[in-house]
Amino acid sequence: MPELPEVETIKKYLEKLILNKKIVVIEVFNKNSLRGEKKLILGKKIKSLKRKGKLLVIELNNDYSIIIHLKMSGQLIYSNKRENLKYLRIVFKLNKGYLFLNDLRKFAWIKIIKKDELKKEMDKIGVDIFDLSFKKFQKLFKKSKQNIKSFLMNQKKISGIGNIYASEILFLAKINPLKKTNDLKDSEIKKLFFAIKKIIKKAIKYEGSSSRLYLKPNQQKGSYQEHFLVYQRENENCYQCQSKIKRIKINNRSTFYCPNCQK
DNA sequence: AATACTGTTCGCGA
DNA sequence: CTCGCGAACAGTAT
Repeated sequence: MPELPEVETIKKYLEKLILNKKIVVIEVFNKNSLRGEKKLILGKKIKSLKRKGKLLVIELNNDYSIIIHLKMSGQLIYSNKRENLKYLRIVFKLNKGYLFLNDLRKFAWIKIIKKDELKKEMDKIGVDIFDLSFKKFQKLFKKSKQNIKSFLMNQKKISGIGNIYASEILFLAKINPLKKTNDLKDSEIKKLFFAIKKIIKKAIKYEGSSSRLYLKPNQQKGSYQEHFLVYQRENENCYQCQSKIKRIKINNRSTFYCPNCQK
């Protein structure tokens, strides 16, 4: 489900809802959804929330942190009462309120890890878009022969962009998604950099895209899907030139672009 | 009814 | 090393 804008939205909401609360009980309904010993964090207080790329981190007032990846369909829901969610995998009962992991496809995971392992875990993925300078961005380009869409989605280079925003960004930058990364001109790299910043910022403003399953912690939808430039707009008219938006597969993922604007 | 598709990532074999 | 593909899983759309 979530790419950077969705995870950032979840983080912002949860900061208002769970900070300084204590984890009183943890119930696990799907064993694979929680990794690590829950005893290590029972009775501990939530001190801060962090995010890198699509990873969310909850830091506690002891030596442990909780690290969360929502994968395709994970939702983090907060409520003052116990909710009956259809795909409930984990419940964190707090001293006031509940935090739920609801996850249709069961790919999402929550790991309990020691704080000294946290850095190591975070270093596995590339620079977050919030920390991406043009200099850093340029350097990453050096010799990737991948197509540019796969490059943008490769979390080891830059972290945070997934399938929806990759198409949106490339449309804004007027770059064909199949273009080889090492074939991009300097001017295109510059356009791409600004398109990344712009689309991600806009998506955060609209609190993410709920084209399917994504929900904010209050169970409401984000609204970026009402502003899609190309994503899920196959055969509809391009807003720039009125050509029909095309859909192709890149690495088996749907990719939307305007064949006229993105040559 | 069968098949395609879905916001992610990992591991395997080429 | 990089790549493309299947798997992890469960639902909806066509």
